[in-house]
Amino acid sequence: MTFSYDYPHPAVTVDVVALRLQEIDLQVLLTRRDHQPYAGKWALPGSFVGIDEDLAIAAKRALQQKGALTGLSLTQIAAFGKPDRDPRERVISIAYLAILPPSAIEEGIGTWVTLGRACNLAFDHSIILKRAREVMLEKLDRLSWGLPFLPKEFTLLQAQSTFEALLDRSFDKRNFQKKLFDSCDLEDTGYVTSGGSHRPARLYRTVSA
Amino acid sequence: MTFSYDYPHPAVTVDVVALRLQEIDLQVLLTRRDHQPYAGKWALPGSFVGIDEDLAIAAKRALQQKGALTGLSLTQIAAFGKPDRDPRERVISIAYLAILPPSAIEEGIGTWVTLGRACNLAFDHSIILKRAREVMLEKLDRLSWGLPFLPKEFTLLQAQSTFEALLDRSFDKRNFQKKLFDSCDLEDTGYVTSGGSHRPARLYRTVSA
DNA sequence: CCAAAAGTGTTTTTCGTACACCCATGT
DNA sequence: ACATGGGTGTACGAAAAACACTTTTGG
Repeated sequence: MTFSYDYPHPAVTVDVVALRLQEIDLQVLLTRRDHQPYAGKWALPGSFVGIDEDLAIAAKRALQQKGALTGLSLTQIAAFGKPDRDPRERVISIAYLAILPPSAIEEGIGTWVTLGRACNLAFDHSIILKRAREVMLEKLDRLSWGLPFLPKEFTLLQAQSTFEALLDRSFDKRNFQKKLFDSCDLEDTGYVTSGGSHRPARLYRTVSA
Repeated sequence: MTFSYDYPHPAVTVDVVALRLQEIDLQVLLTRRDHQPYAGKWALPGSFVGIDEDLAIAAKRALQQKGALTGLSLTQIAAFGKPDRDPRERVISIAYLAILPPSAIEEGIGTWVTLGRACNLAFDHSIILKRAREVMLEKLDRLSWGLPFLPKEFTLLQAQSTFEALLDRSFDKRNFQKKLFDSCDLEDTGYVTSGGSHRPARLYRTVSA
């Protein structure tokens, strides 16, 4: 079956920069390409956009091909459309940035790779990735935007370590907590950590709103 | 002649939110639709993306169909892709924000309309326009981003009035000048205004870099 | 009782905002 | 000489950054 048009149509894809933070290691989800072009190279997970499919839904699907994701943070980054970015046909790609908690996608559609080691990607994916980092750094000015990197319940120190890793700088503990509570609207779960050989810490969760 | 594909392809367009400031009047360039759908309604200037055409080039072309534009500021806003945004076929649109100096496009592809009066537009263009305003307001935090609204040579008071109109607030003259010079890197042309019945003002230009 | 992380206010510095007067030109 | 916009520095207040000690638990 074929689909015909009066004038040429580009293909449209979504590509997703999925990030998570393992300890202090910021990782991006990559897949290895099986076929030409760029066979064997690493690439961002992506998918063609269904003819009746919303862009954000397509982005979720690109991550979801194995297993469901709940409540993930998805932000559109930009459209990439250089005429020669795919050697097969004209492809315009809408890039999304997805933030996942540390537990997400233990295995499935791809491999988590430390961000610094993700280079020499297929297509223009290195450019997309670079842009995603810039967008992330801009958005992180508002701490609340970074909360999806955290697990459902977390301590204040976990939160601080998370943002320190993301922004590659250190914070003063008290100033950080002030700023966090001012901008993020958290909720005390009533529970505390256990197991460490030291004083337990309160566990917080983000208010679903 | 027809173009055939193994699977359905959406159409891809660019839509441009072109803004200029006339005195204190922020205006957007609109065209009136001749044909269905939305015949008679106002719409953003736009165009289908040529199969080998870069997105930004297509955006320029959408403004340029009558006469050339030099050195215009063009920023990608976002991709809009709701499946039903065009009743004819699936159309994904990449929206751009263009900033023009007061002199640009005196006549041609469309009509300049005061931003506040631009409502009830065709397609989802009202949403695109709203988003463009948000993006503009965010970007204007950095004053340098607003310089394209100014003519090639301008006085400090012209600059101040421009930003006051854009941000709908007033500035203190001395604080504004400090901030402007700190963030914008301007150059004294050596010329001054003439004709007014008062002291002439120095003319500045932006450093091309 | 010691080690290790949790928790909690005050001071200092920095940045943004408010403010007032004299100057140069054209009429 | 006067009316009109052009040009310039300082003082105050709010917000961010720096800073140190006491508390709780497990070993």
